[in-house]
Amino acid sequence: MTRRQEIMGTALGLMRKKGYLNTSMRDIAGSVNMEAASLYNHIKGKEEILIDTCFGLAEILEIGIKEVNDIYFNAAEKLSMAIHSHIKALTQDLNASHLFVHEWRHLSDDKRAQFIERRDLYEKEFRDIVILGFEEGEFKDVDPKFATLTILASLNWVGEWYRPQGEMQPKEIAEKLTHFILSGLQKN
Amino acid sequence: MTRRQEIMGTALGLMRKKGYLNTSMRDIAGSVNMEAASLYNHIKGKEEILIDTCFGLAEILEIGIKEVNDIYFNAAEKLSMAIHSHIKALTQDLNASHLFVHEWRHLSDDKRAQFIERRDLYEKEFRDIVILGFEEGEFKDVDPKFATLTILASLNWVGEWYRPQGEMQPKEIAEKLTHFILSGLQKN
DNA sequence: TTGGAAAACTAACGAGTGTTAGTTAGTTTT
DNA sequence: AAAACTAACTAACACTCGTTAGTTTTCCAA
Repeated sequence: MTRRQEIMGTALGLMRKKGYLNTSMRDIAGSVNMEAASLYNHIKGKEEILIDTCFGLAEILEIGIKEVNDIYFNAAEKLSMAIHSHIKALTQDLNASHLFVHEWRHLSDDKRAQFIERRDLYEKEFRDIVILGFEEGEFKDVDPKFATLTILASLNWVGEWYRPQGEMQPKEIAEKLTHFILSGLQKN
Repeated sequence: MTRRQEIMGTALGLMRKKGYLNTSMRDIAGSVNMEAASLYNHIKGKEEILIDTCFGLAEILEIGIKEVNDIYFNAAEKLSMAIHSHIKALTQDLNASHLFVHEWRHLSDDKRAQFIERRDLYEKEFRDIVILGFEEGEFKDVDPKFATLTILASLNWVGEWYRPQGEMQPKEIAEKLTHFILSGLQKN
């Protein structure tokens, strides 16, 4: 592990615990036993941590949804696999996920605009699956935008309560979420 | 409207837009045309804004769920009304909701502990409805904790996309959420 | 008209912020 | 052996932060 990776990893841990704004360069430096100024031999600045993390995870999610669209053809299957891909990416690194879900707001204006654009595109991929399901006659005639936002809210919230040492593992979480989203709480 | 309410309202707006930590007392003061020090004639300090908002909304939600439990007896009805009550409270003041959902982390240690305790109690009220539904034979045999977290995630996320001037109003949102949560996306 | 509270002001404190400059010891490359 | 590179350091800059003390202005009830 390079020194840079060590810094990044430590920083992400601190930022998840205390928040991005509340984590100072001196905090990070202290956690890797160096002075704040020395961090600049490895990273350009504080925002680079946020940028690399947010856009890194964005790319992983984009690759995931593209794969799903390439391989599967019916909406229920696509949705299921998209959920699995999303949950896998988010639970892989909870610290990174926290920045991705909550702290992207603190990106500088232009980076934030880029991030929102990519997030909206990703959202659209999900929405298209919901629409496809309706066109197939498999899904109900719901408002696709509303349904997509509701689904993604459930997915993104997993990062708030998932614990790697807990009893529920990512695959099981994704399965339960898929089932819940497809068929709901009530018996027929 | 008292000066205090004006300050509170302005502060909440800024904090939603820029984040709690990123909103300074000087920002708030500037927005109500006074000096930062003058704010202290009306509020004890910055954290009071966060405390009053988080605990204020917590109380509204608690009253709501208690009312629902007093009036309704079957789980599907209880859940529906709890969702309506929750959405009504959250969409009433989006600025306050933002602090309640996202910024409570920045409460001081003891206040944060109190907040988490009340949030967990509220969560339990929802969970009990899910459990009741299973006992009635109306709901599926889902993991109640998982289901509750997923439901609340969907509800809390509404604050992120709801716009008062938009086409969907709180009551309609609550109805659609209820339907979605109860019966899911897929046709039978 | 006046006394006094309420609400504004100025000035400052002490701490913390991200970042840059300049330097140095140790290692690697030429 | 000389030069270049890496990664650490100390010191400092130029702010911003929440908050307090002390003072002045505003405004309303008596």
